[in-house]
Amino acid sequence: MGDDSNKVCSDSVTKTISEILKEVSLIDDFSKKSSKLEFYVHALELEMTKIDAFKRELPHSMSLLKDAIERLKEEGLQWKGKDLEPVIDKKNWMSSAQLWSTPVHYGNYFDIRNQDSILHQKRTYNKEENGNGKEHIFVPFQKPCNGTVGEEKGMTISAHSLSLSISGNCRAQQQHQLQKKQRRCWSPELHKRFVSALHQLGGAQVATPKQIRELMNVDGLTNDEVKSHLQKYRLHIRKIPTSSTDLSSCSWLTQDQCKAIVAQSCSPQGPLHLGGSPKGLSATGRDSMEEEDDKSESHSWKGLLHKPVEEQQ
DNA sequence: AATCGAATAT
DNA sequence: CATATTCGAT
Repeated sequence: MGDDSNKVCSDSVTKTISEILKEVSLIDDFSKKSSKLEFYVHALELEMTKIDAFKRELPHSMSLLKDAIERLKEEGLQWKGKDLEPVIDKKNWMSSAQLWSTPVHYGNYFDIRNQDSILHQKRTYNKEENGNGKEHIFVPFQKPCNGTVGEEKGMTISAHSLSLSISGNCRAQQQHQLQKKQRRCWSPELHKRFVSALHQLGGAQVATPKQIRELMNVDGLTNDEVKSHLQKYRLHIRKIPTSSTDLSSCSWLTQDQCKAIVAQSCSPQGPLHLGGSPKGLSATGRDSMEEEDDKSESHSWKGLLHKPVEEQQ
């Protein structure tokens, strides 16, 4: 089972990680090798995205189902005297599931170096299929009634949230759609796309949330999320300009990485400035008023952290 | 009505 | 600090 379980099934690709690595290692051409890797990484990221969507929605869905069942049971008890079973029909519950199973969300955590240990799933990658990616019959729920619900990475599919929602039973609770949205984190991958899109649009100062979202093409991603992220991004950008006496702050991915991504996987042409830049020169490389200047690593740009050797060829 | 950006709130 | 939500302006 060992090797076979390590399969990656994306698009038309189905191989084990070792096969992929082997294949890539045989390529001499640098850019080809790079492209190939990009391709696989991208494919895998998409897989993660899909999987995560389910992972994320599952607790909520379970919660809702449990709640619904409870209600129906109670309702049923009132009519119990008759011949009917108070229990919900178990044959059809799945049919309704299809309604709200519309994939949403992203939030993949993906590390190329750990592929072998991470990937086990096989699935098929559909292009941007559904056109109904907006409707949630049931909108994401927050905590049912009690304190924090499992949410953080690590997919705490906590029986916690479940048992609490029923046993703790705050049934009278409304199913208002007004629930707060769950806090979702921007995975490095997502951020990468974000920055990439940003550049394609001409920079953080001119790109608009909607455009970015569309360019990113990540399903489940909302304008608001992008907007919020953009706001943060813009703020961080304006930091640590010249007087960077302290390097103990800021981060984000390096723009070099993003450029590479933009150039390779996304758009062959690249709406960027080509050879002749009409403008004279201005200080070092970038302007003070215009574009990017990012710093080091990503992910928890808290105080200081080392730089986990990233290799890009 | 849709969205943007800034200000707040969590 | 990061993300979500609200608010005012277009």
